[in-house]
Amino acid sequence: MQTDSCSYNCNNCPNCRISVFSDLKSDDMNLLNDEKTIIKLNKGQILFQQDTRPHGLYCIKKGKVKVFKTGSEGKEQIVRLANDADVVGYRSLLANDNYQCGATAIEETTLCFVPKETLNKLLQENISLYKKMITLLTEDLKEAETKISDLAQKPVRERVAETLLILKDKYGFEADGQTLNVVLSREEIANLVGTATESLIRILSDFKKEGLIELQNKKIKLLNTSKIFSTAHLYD
Amino acid sequence: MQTDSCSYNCNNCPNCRISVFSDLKSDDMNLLNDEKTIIKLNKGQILFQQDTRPHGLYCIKKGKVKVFKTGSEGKEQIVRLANDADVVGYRSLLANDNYQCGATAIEETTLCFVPKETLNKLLQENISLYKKMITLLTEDLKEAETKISDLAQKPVRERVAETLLILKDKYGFEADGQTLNVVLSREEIANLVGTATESLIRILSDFKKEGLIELQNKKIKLLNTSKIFSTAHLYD
DNA sequence: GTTTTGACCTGATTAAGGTCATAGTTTGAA
DNA sequence: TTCAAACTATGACCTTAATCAGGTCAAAAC
Repeated sequence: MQTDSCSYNCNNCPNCRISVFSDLKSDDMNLLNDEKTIIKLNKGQILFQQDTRPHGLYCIKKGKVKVFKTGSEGKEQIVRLANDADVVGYRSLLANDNYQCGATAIEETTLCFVPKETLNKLLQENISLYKKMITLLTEDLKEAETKISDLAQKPVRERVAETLLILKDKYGFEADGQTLNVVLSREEIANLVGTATESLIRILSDFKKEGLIELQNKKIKLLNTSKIFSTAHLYD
Repeated sequence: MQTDSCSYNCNNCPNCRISVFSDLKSDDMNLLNDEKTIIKLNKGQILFQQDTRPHGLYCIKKGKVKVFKTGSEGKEQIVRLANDADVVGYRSLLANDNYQCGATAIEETTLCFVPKETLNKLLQENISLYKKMITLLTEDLKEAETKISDLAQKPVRERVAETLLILKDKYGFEADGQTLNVVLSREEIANLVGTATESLIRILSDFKKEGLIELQNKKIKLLNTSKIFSTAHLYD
């Protein structure tokens, strides 16, 4: 984990305009800028590990991160994905808990580490920051509850379709307007869906036969989004 | 839904000493007391329905409530249970969303309705109330993420054992120190576990044969908590 | 007091999806 | 450029748990 003190200025960071820190006034922005640290992760590098103690939160400048719980048999369940301008590791920090999940970069990622003390200083002065945190939490909780009900009620095929749409919403398409702009292994997608890798592969190849998607190594092209949508049975 | 303006005073309410409103100063407590409404629900009565608009939050004075999502085929997935002093319906309110879940009393329940406007007034003056809300949200999110990983990775049998322990933690025992102090139908327990009613019944009767529990109509007695715990594989 | 209703339980069957084994591909490091 | 390691894919098999059907029981309604 390379750390590199302050080669970037938060005041110029486009993410800070939209992230949880968007409403900070100039003084506070400078504080944030002074006390943050820049971290660079290569693909596969660990950001933080489950059951360890948080010392701050991470704001993604550029890159992609998976947040996952490791279960009994060492199998990972991905509970969230993060993209540019997303904040990770804040739940455990706010709760004063150990991390319930681990986090790993799924591609080369640059992020800012904001120490706990800095965040607390900022929170003291900014009720708007509390509101932003609450917004993050309510969004995550909503998604989590949807996921619970899907896992309990939907068959794997529907969950795979839904996952493809979630990936689309989270990371968007490449320039061609069809290829998902994220690279995950089959195992990782399976861990997101909550199924066995083989089952996921089978269903992806079904989708391919049915003309819903096209596969080129790890790249997935969505050919018929509306049909994928109806396969996911999102509004029954 | 009977409403009954102000037969109770928040200042004397033992729950307000431990609930999310515990840190309010006297003025604010009076405001809360003046603007709240008392609601009484019989077993099975609806507190709020999925996809409707929230107008406030509910603080349980005495009783038990289930919070659930209704899926495709009308099957309920219970996502949370609430007990005395718990607050329900606050996520959607804070997020300015429609309710993602419905809520229904599982026994006779008395609760206070706190209108949105009152809550907003209180929030403006009390940063500690923001902190309390954040605490609630982080707790719920933690539980939700655990549930996601359990649903994806654990077999039904383990989840049933775990659910019995969750019920114990949430509602405790009756005077005998063994009987779960909550009455749920088999279907409701199944909706909590995320399985079919028949599967739940079979596993309960397995547990009975194995001497883990005793069943007397809807009452469930935990005979061997530590063996139930190991059956749940909580720390593998 | 009988009927009805609804919840609980059990057995048989089946479908979904997990596991195992193996072969083919891709990838990246030497 | 090559080769090993890691990932992807597919077939065969097996386990789990869902579904279906039928039966018991107790309480409520008539």
